[in-house]
Amino acid sequence: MTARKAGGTSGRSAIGRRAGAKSRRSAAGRVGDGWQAEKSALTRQAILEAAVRCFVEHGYANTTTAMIADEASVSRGAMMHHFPSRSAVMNAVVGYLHVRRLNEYRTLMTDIDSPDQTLTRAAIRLSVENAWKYVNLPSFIAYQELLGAARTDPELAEAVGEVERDFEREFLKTVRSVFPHWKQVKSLQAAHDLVQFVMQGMGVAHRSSNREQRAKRMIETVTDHLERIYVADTGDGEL
Amino acid sequence: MTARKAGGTSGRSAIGRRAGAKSRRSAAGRVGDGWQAEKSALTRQAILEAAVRCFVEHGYANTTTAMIADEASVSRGAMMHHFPSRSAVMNAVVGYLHVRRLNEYRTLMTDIDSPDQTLTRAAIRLSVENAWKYVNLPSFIAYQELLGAARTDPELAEAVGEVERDFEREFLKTVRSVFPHWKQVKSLQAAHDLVQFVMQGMGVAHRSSNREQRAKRMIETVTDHLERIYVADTGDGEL
DNA sequence: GATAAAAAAAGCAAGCCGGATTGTTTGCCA
DNA sequence: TGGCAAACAATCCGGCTTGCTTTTTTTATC
Repeated sequence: MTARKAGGTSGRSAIGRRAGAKSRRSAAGRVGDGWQAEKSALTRQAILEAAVRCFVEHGYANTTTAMIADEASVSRGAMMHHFPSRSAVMNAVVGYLHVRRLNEYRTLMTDIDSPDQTLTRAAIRLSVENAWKYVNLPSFIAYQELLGAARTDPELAEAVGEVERDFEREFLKTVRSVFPHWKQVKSLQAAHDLVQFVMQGMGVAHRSSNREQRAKRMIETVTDHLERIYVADTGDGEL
Repeated sequence: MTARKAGGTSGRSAIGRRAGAKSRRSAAGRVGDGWQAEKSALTRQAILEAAVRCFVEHGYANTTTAMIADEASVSRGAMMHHFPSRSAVMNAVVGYLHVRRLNEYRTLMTDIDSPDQTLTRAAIRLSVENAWKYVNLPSFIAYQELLGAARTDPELAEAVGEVERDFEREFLKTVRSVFPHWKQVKSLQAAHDLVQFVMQGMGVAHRSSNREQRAKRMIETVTDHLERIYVADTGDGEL
């Protein structure tokens, strides 16, 4: 356990990066490639995706390294080669989910976009509906698992905390690009928060009765509210 | 393994028990006051409360039976005596938290009550603020742990599902008793759902930045919305 | 019918065992 | 040497068993 100190920061950056370095530089010259390590990247990706599936199906706590390896169709040894410990995998999943979630949210939101036209109620509703879709995505569910675990796991909390700020920033940026007409950033933030929290709340309420029906009503309610805020915000009645 | 059968039942009962037979009859003969069953109930209670504390501090998944026993200051054996298995404890905690949560919510809500007067914005805001307090209570946090685990644990899901219906019903009943002026049950339900989901969403967003500040804003936003719904619902402007 | 002895049961403590899971080590292959 | 496979060692946790103490119930006797 006892924190390993020496060489931590520079230890692995120094590994004979360039020794055999002849190999396939073919695929452009990013840091990680050049050798046969692009297969390695593939394996990493497979492991991370497998981990996400495991989180969704079995939950964070019940997900064992063997389970992930099996789901990813790699040997446990191979996995331990890429990620020296379970927590290493988990921390990597945080980063993986971060970009995946961001992308999925953007996709969902730009779908409804009509940036250079006027903001319609239909567009607002669509954004709310898509926010609901969003919290039902595997990536969101998996992230909730991580978030829940992070509450009582300092290491995970650190990893999550690091991306969380960036996440919120990017989230808001996306929203602003989708609703360029919404000038008042303050009220847009509030609106965004409202949508996020409502959806997150419904998302984690797995066991509530009439889930879909209530979600429908709530989407309508929130849409109403957003419309009202927007109208009040832009100063007049038409939209 | 192979279950040992013979002698199990009577084997230890024969040990010379009462040699000195002095015993304490001192405490007034029979069942009247000392009833050990009530101590048993006390122990059960202590175990359940300890489990809740463990959930809050370490999370559901990291809570071991030994941990609970230690927190409750009973031996692991004693605990196994009251609850034959870990899952037995967990299921019992579901029931315990059910009534505890209900009581705490009622306490919080009846605090703001002014049933025979007209509904004020201040009262609405207070109810929203208290809903926020509510989701920051240990009982709520512990329940979230249970709920999260229940997503991928069929047995727990069953236990949770059983109380969930009753919970929602009682919840709504409480709200209706606090806001008797709110006649339209439909819109009251929608309002209640909104508050619940927003608060739950904020509650589980442990890692969000500016948590308290955003909560404050959100309380204001939700209060606005409720006020508007209420006014629209009662048909006219004054409240 | 009261009462003391005996039996049974309940509360409780501690140890052991099997299974699961993690991280390590060893070895193979390109 | 990096990617990988598989066996291994160590740990942890849950449940079972054993055994002791105290309380309650039953029984036998006066």
